[in-house]
Amino acid sequence: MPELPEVETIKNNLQEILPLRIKELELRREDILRCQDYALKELAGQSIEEASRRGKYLILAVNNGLFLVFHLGMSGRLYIQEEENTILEPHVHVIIHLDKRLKLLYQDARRFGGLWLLKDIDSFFSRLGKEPLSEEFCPPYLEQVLQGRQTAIKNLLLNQNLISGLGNIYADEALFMAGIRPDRQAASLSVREIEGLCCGIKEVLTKSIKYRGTTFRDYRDGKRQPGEFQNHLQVYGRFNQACPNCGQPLKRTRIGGRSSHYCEKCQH
DNA sequence: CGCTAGTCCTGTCTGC
DNA sequence: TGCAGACAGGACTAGC
Repeated sequence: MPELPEVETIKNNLQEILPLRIKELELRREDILRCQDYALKELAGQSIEEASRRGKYLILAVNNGLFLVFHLGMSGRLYIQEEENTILEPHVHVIIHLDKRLKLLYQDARRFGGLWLLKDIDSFFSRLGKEPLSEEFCPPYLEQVLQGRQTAIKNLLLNQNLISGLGNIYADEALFMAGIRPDRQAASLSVREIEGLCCGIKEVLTKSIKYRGTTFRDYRDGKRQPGEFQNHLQVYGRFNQACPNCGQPLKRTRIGGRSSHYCEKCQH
């Protein structure tokens, strides 16, 4: 499940080899296109100049002002392959044929993800919350976000319109690092706890990027390599295993329809 | 407006 | 061995 660190890793992989010229965008499934502001033909002969990321979205900027925006959903993969490699895996929905004998493939079994062909990305991203690794994401911002909210803190961390890029894995990890139970009422957090949570969010994301993301099953980076942060997770997916802090078996519960992992003793 | 539950989707796992 | 059902969840939407 590609969250911020996974998309950041893919972005870094692609940025290394840009610019690349587009020969043709081959759309193998129409319904993977979520929005189309321009014709596919307009991409032919143009150059992908820059890869960037906003929240969990990966953005490819084309030299004539067009954008390709991918969201990988649950099972999406975006990776580079050599053009002469003709082995076609199942669920490859988009193939972007490039120069330098390369192609960029979008593969997504569950199809929760998609591709947006946009001319204006500012309005597209205007609803997204602040980037958790930016300077403007700070305790006062988090405090403002939590103010008056009755829902569980975990639900707010997953709301992309408030904080962009956190998913189920890193929300659980950040709450563990901050010593806060995922079902705590958001508005009940003290200033000190908010500071700890802000710090925990930044720390877990930074560390995961360093390990090139978390591969539970589906995730692969832009070179089709799995990440390594799954070996450093403290609570996510570790139900009934020992808490790395106190040794007590970790708990699992459901919050907002999502599985949530925490330590009863270390989180309050 | 805030929040919950349902929806989309398919590979993988569990139980009979 | 095979099949049915549960489960995973990001983002959106309907409804209370």
